[in-house]
Amino acid sequence: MTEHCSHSDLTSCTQPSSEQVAIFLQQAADLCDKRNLRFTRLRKQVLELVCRAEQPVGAYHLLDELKQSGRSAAPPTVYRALDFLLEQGLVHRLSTNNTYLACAHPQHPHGAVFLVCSECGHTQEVHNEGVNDELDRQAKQFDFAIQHAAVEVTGLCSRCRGS
Amino acid sequence: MTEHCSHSDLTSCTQPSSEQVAIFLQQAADLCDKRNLRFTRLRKQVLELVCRAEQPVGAYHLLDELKQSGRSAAPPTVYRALDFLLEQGLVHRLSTNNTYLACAHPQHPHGAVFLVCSECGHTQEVHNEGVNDELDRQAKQFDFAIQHAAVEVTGLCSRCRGS
DNA sequence: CTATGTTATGTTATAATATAACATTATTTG
DNA sequence: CAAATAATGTTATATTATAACATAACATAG
Repeated sequence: MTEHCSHSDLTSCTQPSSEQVAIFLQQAADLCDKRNLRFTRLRKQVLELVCRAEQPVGAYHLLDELKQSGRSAAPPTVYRALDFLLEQGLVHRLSTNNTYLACAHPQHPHGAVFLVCSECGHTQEVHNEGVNDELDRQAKQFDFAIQHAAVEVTGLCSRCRGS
Repeated sequence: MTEHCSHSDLTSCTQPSSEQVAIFLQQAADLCDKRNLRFTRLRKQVLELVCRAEQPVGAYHLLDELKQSGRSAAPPTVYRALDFLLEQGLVHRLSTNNTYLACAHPQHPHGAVFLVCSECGHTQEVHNEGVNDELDRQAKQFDFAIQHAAVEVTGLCSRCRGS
């Protein structure tokens, strides 16, 4: 999870403080309430782990953390929670490296661009209307009904380029 | 593999005939020659299987086909061949469904957009400069050096929407 | 042309990611 | 409370991919 800030392109730019995580979890709870869905202890716990992670995390990493927290957990435990969170737009899945990260803007559905550093794993969620518009146009041309657009850009982040 | 045709946006639009596959394999051989790389029997065989596939295929599907062809083969057999073909830009990997398909334009490196039908698996490779430009711009803004952009759009193709 | 190094392939085992199937528990609702 | 539904627990297994080491094929210098 990352904080929304006011660049010319919307983006996430900081690691979340404890307080920010708490706010995000509250927003998630409200959202589930509004949709008449259960924001269970497990789902909250998984979302919190994803939020607190400095970088996108793998499902088995989350599984380890769940186990360490004392909870009984197996792969389906974490995958089911992640599936729920994905459906609700609270987390994203990066298919290029099979990791999960909290969504920067859970309020409204959107197409996001991810800049994934191949060196350090740091990942920026960016919102780019230009890309979305272009994909919409392209899809229209092929009479293709978009369900989901995965735009995952791998490369070197600023920090890793420097060093 | 799919044929290049002259839409306003470059795209692949047909399933390849035997002849087209032969031409593609010859181009691949030439390209390897030029680069002083070995276009071995295995690599050629894997590329041909990928080309002939109606749709993007999984590695283990290719493995089965290799075995059926009488060749001794294990997972590394096919993954190594695929890695080579990926490096040479002769095939693409779709990370959203872990499949491989022949590149429509192996001549020059490029960023491609894939329209992947979630119903029938049919996949269009499309080239969209607008998307590339926008991603380049976005990367620049973050001082991010792009290595690879995976743009995979899942949805319903024209045929599947209709029915 | 053969010795030597290098590249490619064969082979076995295993890692990493994800789901199926069924049992149990918790929650909602009639 | 009873029945229905939704969520979680649990065991097993499917799917995708790589590690590690042995052998074979090819390239090239002598």
